[in-house]
Amino acid sequence: MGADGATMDKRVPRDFETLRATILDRRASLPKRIAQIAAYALDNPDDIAFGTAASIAASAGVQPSTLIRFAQQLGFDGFTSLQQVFRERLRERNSSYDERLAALRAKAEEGAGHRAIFDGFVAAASTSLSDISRALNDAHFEEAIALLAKAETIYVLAKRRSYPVASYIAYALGKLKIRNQLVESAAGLNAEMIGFATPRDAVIAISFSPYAPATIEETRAIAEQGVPIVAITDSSFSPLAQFAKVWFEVSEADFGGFRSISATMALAMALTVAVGEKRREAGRRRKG
Amino acid sequence: MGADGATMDKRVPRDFETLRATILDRRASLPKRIAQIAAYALDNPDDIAFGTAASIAASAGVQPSTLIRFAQQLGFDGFTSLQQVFRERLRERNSSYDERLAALRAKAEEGAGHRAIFDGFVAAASTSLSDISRALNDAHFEEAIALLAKAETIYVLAKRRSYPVASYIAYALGKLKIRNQLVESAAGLNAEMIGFATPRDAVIAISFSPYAPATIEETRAIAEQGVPIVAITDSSFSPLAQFAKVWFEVSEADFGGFRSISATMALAMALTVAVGEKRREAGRRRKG
DNA sequence: GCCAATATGAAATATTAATTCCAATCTATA
DNA sequence: TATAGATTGGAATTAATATTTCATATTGGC
Repeated sequence: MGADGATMDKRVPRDFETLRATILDRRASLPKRIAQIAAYALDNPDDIAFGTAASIAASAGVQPSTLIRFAQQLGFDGFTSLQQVFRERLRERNSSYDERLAALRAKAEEGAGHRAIFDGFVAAASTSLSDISRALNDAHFEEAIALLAKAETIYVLAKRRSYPVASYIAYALGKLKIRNQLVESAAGLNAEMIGFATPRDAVIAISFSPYAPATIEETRAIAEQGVPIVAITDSSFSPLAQFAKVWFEVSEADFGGFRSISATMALAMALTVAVGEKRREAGRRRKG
Repeated sequence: MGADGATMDKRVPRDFETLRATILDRRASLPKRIAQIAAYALDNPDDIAFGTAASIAASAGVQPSTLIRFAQQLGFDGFTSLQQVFRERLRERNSSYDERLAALRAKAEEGAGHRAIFDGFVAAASTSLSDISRALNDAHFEEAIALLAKAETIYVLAKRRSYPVASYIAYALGKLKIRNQLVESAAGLNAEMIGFATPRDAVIAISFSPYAPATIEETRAIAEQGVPIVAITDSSFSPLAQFAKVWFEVSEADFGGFRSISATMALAMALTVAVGEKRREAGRRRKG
């Protein structure tokens, strides 16, 4: 009868999230030791993935047989099959984001519902973040920070898709009490605004293909006044690159025709906070 | 003497990167089959981590004994210890983001340079994304999409830290040709702008603690006119929640006092594109 | 407080997987 | 081309690991 119970039960969880949900669901009704190993499993999924039944049981403070009973109670036929789920989780997490993205795109296209769209954007953001994490050049980063830290006023320049990043930078600089000017004017006074910039100031310019003409034009103008420029853009052929003292190439994954801006955001936040940091250091050095 | 070779050799690689370097270094001098398994190992590290000696050997097209010889040639005493390195790699890659974040914070604080700040923001963004991916409620998501898809005009309402998200939503809605109004006015005409909204419209309101008073006030006002509201906020106690037909709780990790906005961005983009999608579907249905 | 059902511990057993060994086959060199 | 040395394949052996079993303990219902 016990055996029947296992086979009659709704089918076993095939992926980690389902498994997790199942465990949390039954948590209250599990016997003490089984509950103990259940808690351990959710807290230390990596241990389950790699350990042996004996080692896991020891870490969790139960007998190996309990571990097997736990697996069976969930509908698996033994510890080994339970372990597969924990291993699969690591594989998937680790599987190239590109593959995942492709899968999600396919899913979204065949009309798998709106959740797929959401998953797609999350995946695109994750991909972009891991890309930039690999690609960021430390030397360039330091150079940009140094350049911005000694500026009297930091001008922030971006339109359209990049504008949210600019507005965030302006917000963060403001919170850090760093003088800055977001170049946007409902009254059409951008040119005049730029006219005030001097070589003692600095610019953060952000633009991605297709480059907003206004951003290019304003960057050119401000560069001609001798104001040093830090650019965030998407290729070395970008028109921004030619004007910039330092530039960053950020490649953002796209989904549904909309590119992520997570990597750009992360870079922008890091730049901003690092500049604040560097200024504090410089301040301490002058005083102390 | 062969045994001596193993013990006399420079100590065995303990981490994956060292191992990888060692393999690439010796690649040229390895015998054919050993080279074959070496290439396989670098190409399919996950398989090495999870497979058995027999299964890996089969996939790589060699004998299990060759696999063991490969391990021994690298200084390991057998396949098992080689495998540990491949497993460790997965564990580390996968180690809880929270732990990584804590480590990065400590690093940044002890002045480990600006790269640590950047890494911190990337980690914060990744954490937030994986959190929201787990936490998003499909039903709420669908509800919000339905609500926004049938709106005549979508009003977008957010200030300060959340403003970049609002400006991105407005940009994306514009590109999708969905009528929208970003509630911001240099001329201080927000109240009047809101006054035009009707129950046939809808609102996306975004605010996080400390909630910008203007956002709350405007949301209240527009709610009183019977306009349905979708809120993105950070807790069920948020003042936005009480006005909203649907609300999303998004928890963003912070670093250096600045919270990520990646999760909010991803949600916002998904909402926007899904609304566009839904409208297209509805359009087709009416026509077809 | 007793009984039946359930849960647990510990050791025995069965299974699976790693390792070793040896014969066969290559490879380089004289 | 003959030969020593290295390399490889495949089966035999050994080690490890999962699972089962059974005796004992615990729990919940009456």
